[in-house]
Amino acid sequence: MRVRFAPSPTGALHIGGARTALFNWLLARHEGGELLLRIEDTDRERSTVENVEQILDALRWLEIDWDVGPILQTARSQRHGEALQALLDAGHAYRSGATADDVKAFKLLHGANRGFRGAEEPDGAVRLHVPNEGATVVHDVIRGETTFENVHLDDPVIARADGSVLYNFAVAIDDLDAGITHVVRGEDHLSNTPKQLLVLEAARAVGLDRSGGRPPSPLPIYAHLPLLHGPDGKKLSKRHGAASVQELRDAGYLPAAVRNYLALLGWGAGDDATVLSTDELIERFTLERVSRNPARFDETKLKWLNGLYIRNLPLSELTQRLEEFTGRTGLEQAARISQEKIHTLADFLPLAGPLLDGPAEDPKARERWLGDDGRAALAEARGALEQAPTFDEGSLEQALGAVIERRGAKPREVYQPLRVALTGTTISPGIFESLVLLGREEALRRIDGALAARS
RNA sequence: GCCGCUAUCGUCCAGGGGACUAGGACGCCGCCCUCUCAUGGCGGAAACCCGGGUUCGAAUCCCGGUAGCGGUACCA
Repeated sequence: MRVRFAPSPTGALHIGGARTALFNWLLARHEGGELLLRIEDTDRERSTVENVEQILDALRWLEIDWDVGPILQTARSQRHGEALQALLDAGHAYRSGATADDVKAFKLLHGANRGFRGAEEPDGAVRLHVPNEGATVVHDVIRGETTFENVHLDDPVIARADGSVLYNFAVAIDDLDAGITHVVRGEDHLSNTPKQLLVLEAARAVGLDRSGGRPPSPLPIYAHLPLLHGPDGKKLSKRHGAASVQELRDAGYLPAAVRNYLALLGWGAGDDATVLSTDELIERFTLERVSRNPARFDETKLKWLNGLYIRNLPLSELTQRLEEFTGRTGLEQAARISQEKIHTLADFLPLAGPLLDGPAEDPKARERWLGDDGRAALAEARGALEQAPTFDEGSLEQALGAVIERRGAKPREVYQPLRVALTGTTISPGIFESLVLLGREEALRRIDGALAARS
C-alpha cells in the first residue's frame, strides 16, 4: 500500500488538511504501507515557498512523518509535458481557444444536458476529450459507487496554452507514476474524481502507466473523507478561533491530544472508546470505519482532551513543554502545582504567573476579601506563618488550621484573603503549595504589602 | 441553475430490519468532595429531518421532499 498526502501551499495547513494527513498516516502505519508527501504547487498565483515550509512545520509538530518526499509537483513539469504531448498525439486531448466565458455562455444556452466540447484549434489551452456517451463511476471505500454521466461533464482544461499543467491532470499523472494505491482525501474532491479517472483512462490507453518498463498498475482505490466544518456548520475559517495547525500549537495544545481529537472527527473506534493513544489509533484505524457525515470542529472537546493529556504527562515532560512554550526556565515547581488545573499550556501563566512574577492587579478581589474582616484574618495568618516550625505543606496546613479554629471562621475566610494577598487574585494553585513555592520570606513580604496597601 | 455527497442528543462517535425504554464522550444542569479554580465521584435533561412505500415489524431498506455541504476555474 502506498498513500499520499498532497496539500497545496496556498496557505497554512488547516485543521481539515491536518485531519486528512493524519488519516493517511494512520492508514499507512496500520497497514505497514508508505506515505508520500507531495506539494501541489501548480497554482502559480497563490503557491509560496513560505507556505511549503509552514506545512512541513505543521506536520512535524503533529509528529506525522512521511516516507517519500516532499515532492514538488512543479518539479515534474518535464514528465507532465511528455504525458500531455502523448495525450495530444493520440487525440485524447486537444487545443482550443475557448475561454471560461465561452463555457459559461454554452451552459446558459444548453443547460446541463450537454457538457462543453471545445472546437479543435491550432493553439490555445489543452482540453481533455470527454465522451458524450456512457458514465464514469467512482468506486469509493467510504461512499460506495457514485455515477457521473459523461454528458454532464465539460471537457476539462488540463493545461494552459503555455503547456503548464493543471491540477486534475497533474494529480492523476503523479499518482500513477508514484504507484499510489489508495487516494484518501477530502470529499471536496469527489466531484473532480471522474475527470481524473478520465485522464487516467487516457493515460493508460497511450501506455503512460508502463513508462520506464514498469508493469501496468491498477487504478487507485478512492476514499473521500467527510469535510470538517466550523462550530457554526460553515467552512472552517479564522473566525472560528484556531483554524490552522500553527494556531493550535500557539493555543497550547499537545500534538498527541490533537491527533486523538482529530482522529475522532469522521472516525470512531466502534466501541465508544474516546481516549486513544497514537499506538491505539494506528492499531485500530481502518477506512471502513470512516463515517460519511461532515463533522464540526469543536474546540471545547479538544480542550477537555488536552487537559486529560496534560494531567497524564510526567512532570518532567510537562515542565519541559511549559518552558518551551513560555520561553522561561525553572518552572518545575509551578508546573507541579498547576498540572491538574490547566487545560492547555497557555493556561499556565495566567494561573501561576502571579506566583512567579508578583501579585496581579484585581481590585474586585481586594475589595471582596481584604476588607476589615479579611485583613484581620490575614494578620493572624501572617503570625501563624511566621511562627510555623517548618515551611512545608503539612505544617502550614496545621498552622493555618489553628488560625481558623481560633477565629471560629470558615476555612475560606482565612484562605481567600491570604490567596489575594499572595497572588492578587482569587484563583491560584492550592494555597499551601503556593506558600511553599514562594517561601516564607516572600510570602510574608507579600502579606505585609497587602496589609499596608490601604487602611 | 446544474451535477454530486450527507442527514441519530447542542457537538463528536455507536447502533445498519426485532436485543432500542436508542448507547458512549464533550458540553449543560444538579448533588458530593473542596482553600479558589480545577480534578474526581454520583445523578439528570437532551436525538433517529419530514412524507410516502416495502415488511408481521423500519432509526435501520426504497422513493420523494426539505435542509446542509461540495463541485460546477486556463485554483487545488
